[in-house]
Amino acid sequence: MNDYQAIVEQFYHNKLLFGDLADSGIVALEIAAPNEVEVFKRQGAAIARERRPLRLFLMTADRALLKGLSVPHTTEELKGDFHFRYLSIFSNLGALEAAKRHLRAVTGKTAGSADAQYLVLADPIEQHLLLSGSTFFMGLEFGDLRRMQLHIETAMTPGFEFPSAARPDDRIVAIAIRDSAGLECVLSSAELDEKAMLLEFARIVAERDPDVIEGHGLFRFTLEYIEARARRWSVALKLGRDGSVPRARASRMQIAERTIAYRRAEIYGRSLIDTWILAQHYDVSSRELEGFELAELARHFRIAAAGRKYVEPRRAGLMMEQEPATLIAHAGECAREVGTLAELLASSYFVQAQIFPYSYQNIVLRGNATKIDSLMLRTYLAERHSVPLPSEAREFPGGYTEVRRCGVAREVLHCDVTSLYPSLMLSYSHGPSNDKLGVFLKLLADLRSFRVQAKQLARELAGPARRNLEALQQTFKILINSFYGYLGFGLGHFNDFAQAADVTRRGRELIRRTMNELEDHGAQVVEVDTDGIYFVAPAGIYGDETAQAALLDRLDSTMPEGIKLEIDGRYRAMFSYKMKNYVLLDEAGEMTIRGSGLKSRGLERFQRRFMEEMFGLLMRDRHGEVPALLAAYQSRLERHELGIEELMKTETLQESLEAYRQKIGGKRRNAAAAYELALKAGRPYSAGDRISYYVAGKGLKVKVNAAARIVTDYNAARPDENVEYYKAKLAELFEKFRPFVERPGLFDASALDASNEPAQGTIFETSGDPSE
DNA sequence: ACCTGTGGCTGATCAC
DNA sequence: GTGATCAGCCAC
Repeated sequence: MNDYQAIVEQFYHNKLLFGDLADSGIVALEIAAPNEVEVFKRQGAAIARERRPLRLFLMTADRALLKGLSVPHTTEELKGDFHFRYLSIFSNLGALEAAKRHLRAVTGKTAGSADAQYLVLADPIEQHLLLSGSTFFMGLEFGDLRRMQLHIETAMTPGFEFPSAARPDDRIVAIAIRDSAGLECVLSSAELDEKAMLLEFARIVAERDPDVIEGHGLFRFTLEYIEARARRWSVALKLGRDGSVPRARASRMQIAERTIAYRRAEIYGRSLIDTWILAQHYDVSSRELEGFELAELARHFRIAAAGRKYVEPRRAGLMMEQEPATLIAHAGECAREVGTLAELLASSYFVQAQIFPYSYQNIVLRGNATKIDSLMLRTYLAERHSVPLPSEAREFPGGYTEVRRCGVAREVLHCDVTSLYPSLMLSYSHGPSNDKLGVFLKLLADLRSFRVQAKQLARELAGPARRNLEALQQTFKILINSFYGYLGFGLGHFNDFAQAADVTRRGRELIRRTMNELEDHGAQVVEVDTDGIYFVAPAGIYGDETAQAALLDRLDSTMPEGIKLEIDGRYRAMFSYKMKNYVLLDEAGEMTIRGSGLKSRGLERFQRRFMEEMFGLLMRDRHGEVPALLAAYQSRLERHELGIEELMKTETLQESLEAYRQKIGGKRRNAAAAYELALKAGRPYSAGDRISYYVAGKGLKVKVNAAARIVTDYNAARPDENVEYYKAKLAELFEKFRPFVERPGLFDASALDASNEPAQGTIFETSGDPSE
C-alpha cells in the first residue's frame, strides 16, 4: 500500500467524520415506498439496486407527549439529561407524519421554535442517513461517477427580450447532452421537431443512466423550460431511475448575503447539480467573478471550449436571434464547459457528501454550520445520548480592526496568525460547554491534522491522487473555518455564545499584542483586520528573508502554545485608504484592490477603472499625472466615448418583487432603481436575479430610481445617459482621494480627518466639480 | 423553508 | 443641509 492509499484509508476510518464506513458505493438513495428506501450503488459501469427498510426518527423532551399516538413506533430514553431525551423510531413515512401532527396538536408548536418540545428533521432521507450512519460515495472517487451535462438553447418570439416557455412561439432549438462515458450529442430543430427532441432526450437519459445531471442554471431555467415544453406537447419526461417524472417546488437558499429563489427539482435516483449555484458559492470566498453567465465563467476559469465566441453578457439575449446552426454548435460547446466547470467546482461537495448525512444534491444547498450540527447529532444519536436545545441567540463582539496609517506606504509586509480562531479554540479548549461527548473539538483537531497531512502529501503526488487530496484538503479547510461560526449559530443544538465571545476576545488580545511587538521592533503598523497585520518593514528587513524569519521567531516566542505567525505577503507599495479598504502592489507589479469602497460590483465600471489607474499612479510615485487622468475621463464622458458597459450598474435583487412592493407600501424601505425596473419589465424576476441599468435624464437632481433605464434599452446611436450625473459622480470620487493626490506619503490615520476638509484653493481644475 | 459569525464602507433616500 | 436608516457588497 502506498502513502496515498494509507493516508486516505486513515482519513476514511474516522467515524466522527465519515459515519458508518461499511456502506460503500452509494450514488443515490430514495424513498421507494412508505416503508422502504431504494439504494443505488455504483459498481464499475453497473448500478446495483437494493431495497431496505426505512428508518425515521424524531426526538421529544417528554415521553408523555407521544401518549395516545396509535401508529407503530418505539421510544427509548437517552443518556444524559439534555432537553431532547427521548428517541422515537418509525419505520414508515405515514407513521412519522401522524406523529408530527400529533405533536403539533399536543404542544401547539412546530419543531424548531425557541422552546420546541420536539425535534424532527424535515427531510426523511437525511433522517435515514443520520440514523444509519451511511453516507454517499464511500469508496468512490469523483471520476467514478457517471455524470451527464445538459444544456439547451431556445428561440424567442420576435419582439421579446427574454425567453419564456409559456409563449407558444418560444421553443427549444437545441438540447446538448454529454456524459462522462464519452457521449456527445446535440438534438436540434434542424432534424427533429420539439416533441421528438424531448422524447429523444428522455430516452437518452434512461439509456445512459447518469448518477448526476449537471447544468448551468439547471434549476432556475433549464429544467423548468424543458418541463414546460414537455407539458405543451403532453410528453411525460420519464427521467427518473424508476421511470418517474421530475418533481419540483419553490424554495430559497442563502449564500452569504444573497438570498436566492429557485425551483428545487428532484429526479428519482439521480443528483442534480447546478453550476450556476456552485459559482455563487465559489464567489463568496473569491469575490472575483464579474458575472455568473456560463461564458463569463468559462473565460474566468480559462476553460472555454475551443473556438468559443464570446458575447458581451448584456447582449447575451441577442444570441437567440442567431442562425440555428450557430446556436446548435454553441449548445455543444456549452455542455462541454459545464462539465469542466463542474469538475472544478463540485469536487469539494463530492467529499462533503462522503462526510455528511445529506444527499449529494442537498449538500450543495445546505450551510456549513447546519452540516456541522448534523455531525454532532449523528454521533449523539449513535451513542444514544440526549441532545440540548439551542441556546437563544445573542450578539457578541467580533474581530479587531484598525487603520493606523493611511496613504501610500513602501516596503510593506503582511503577517497573519495561522488559522486564528481554530487555533484559539483548540489551544484553549473553546468548544461547546454542553458537548458531553467531546465530539466538537475532537472533530476540529482531526480535521486540522488531516488537512496538514493531505496538503503535504498532495505536494508530493501528481495526477488524480493529487487532485483527490487537494479536494479533501480544500473541503477540510472550509469545514475548519466553519467551527467558530457554529458556536454563534442560533440554530446549532450545541451553540455557545459565551465560548464564541471568548474566542474573539482572545483573538483581539492576540492581534493587539502582536501589533505592539511589531512596533517595538521598528515596524510601522498600517492596517489590521482580525488576524492579519500590514506593516512597513523595519529597516533592512524587507528584502531579507533570514531577518524576517528572525523577527518571526522573536514574535513567536511571545505567542501562546499552538499559535503561529507567518509572513505571507511582501509588497513594494500599499495604498491604505480606510478599514478593510486598501490596494497592494506586489513585487511582480500586480495590483490587488480590496474593500467594498474600492472594488465593489456595486460601483460602475468606469469608476473602478478610474480608481485602478489612479492607484497605479499613486503607488508608482506619479501623483502629478492624476489630474490629467481625471480630465481625460471627464472629456470621454462628455463625448459619450465610454460605452454603456462602463456606466451601467448591476445589482442583485435580494428579495422578491412582491416582498419589495409590500415593504415600499408599508414605508419599510426606500425605492430602489433595480426593483423599480424589474417591476416595469413585466418579466418574472425573482430574488437572486441581476439587473443592469444606467441613469438617464438631465441634471444632477434626478431621482435615480425614476431616471434609471434598463441597459438593453440603451441605443448608442442616440445616447441618453445623464452626462452631468456621471461627471459629478467622477468628481465626487476624485474628491475622496484628493488628500492623497495632493500630499503623497503615509499619514497617521487620526491626522487625516483634519486634512480631509475641502482644500482651501483647489489645485486641480475639475470640469465637473459639483461645487461649481 | 431556509438559515455560520462580526465589522466596515458607500450610495440612495427620507425625515428633520 | 444633515443625520439616520436601509440595502448591497465586501474583509476576515
